[in-house]
Amino acid sequence: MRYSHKREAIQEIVYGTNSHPTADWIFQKAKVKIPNISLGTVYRNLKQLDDAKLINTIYDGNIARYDWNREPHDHLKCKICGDLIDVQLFDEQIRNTIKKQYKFEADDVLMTIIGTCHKHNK
Amino acid sequence: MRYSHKREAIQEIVYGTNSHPTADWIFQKAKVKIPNISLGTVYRNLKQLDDAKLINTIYDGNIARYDWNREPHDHLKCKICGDLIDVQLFDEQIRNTIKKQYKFEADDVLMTIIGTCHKHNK
DNA sequence: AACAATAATAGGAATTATTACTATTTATAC
DNA sequence: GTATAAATAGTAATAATTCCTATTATTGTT
Repeated sequence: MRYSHKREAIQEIVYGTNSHPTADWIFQKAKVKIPNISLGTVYRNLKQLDDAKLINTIYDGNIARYDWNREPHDHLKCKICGDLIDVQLFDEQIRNTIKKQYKFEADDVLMTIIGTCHKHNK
Repeated sequence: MRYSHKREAIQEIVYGTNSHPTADWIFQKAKVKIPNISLGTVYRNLKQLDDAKLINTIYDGNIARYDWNREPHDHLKCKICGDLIDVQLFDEQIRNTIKKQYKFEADDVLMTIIGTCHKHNK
């Protein structure tokens, strides 16, 4: 993968937020720095960064979001404010269980828990 | 929700498979029985069935699939054959943990584990 | 520093999944 | 049977994403 100014900028944008941004949000941010960047470039580079394991792609319903956090982790999604919160759950235990019980070799545990976050406790 | 012949047929199709079908797959099946059915009708009725808790909607990457199994359960997705296998994991334990650790009230645990299923063991 | 090879890009067209719109049809309560 | 409103077909519209092609930029080699 050859160096590119735009890929570097895209990576910096993803690394600079905890908001699990969408491709379009990243595109809007990128345009501020690089006015002539195109959405296709954003998608292509996000894919390359994902392939190179420099970022992670997660699916929120049916839209892709991007995450600098490459440690195995899960997400809590608040149905009220929409926030996506990083958490560490029992991925290792889950892997072991499904290996024993289902003879299934896990690469990746994708877990999102929908509910109500602490901000909305009554 | 008023009775409809087409909704009944759509529900029967979803109930008649373990393959977690897509809207388009359901549409193709439905056309055999009801040649003039339209894709919009399939989507509208799947949404109504989901709202009425008669089926579940799950997201596989960025496409929706439909599942007659309304018990809380998780999925193993085989990266080789694409199969989606129903499993019961630790949803209850997960709920309790995130409630204590993160004060997050969980409605729904969405878990998909990507990997290699038993059919491809060497 | 110029050159060649080819990866990366802009801009727009194409694709895919899904939702919205509207005139017509159908279920059902009276 | 008739009225009312939900359901539908057929199609247009939308949203997210991928694809295409002529041009531009990076980088290894003179």
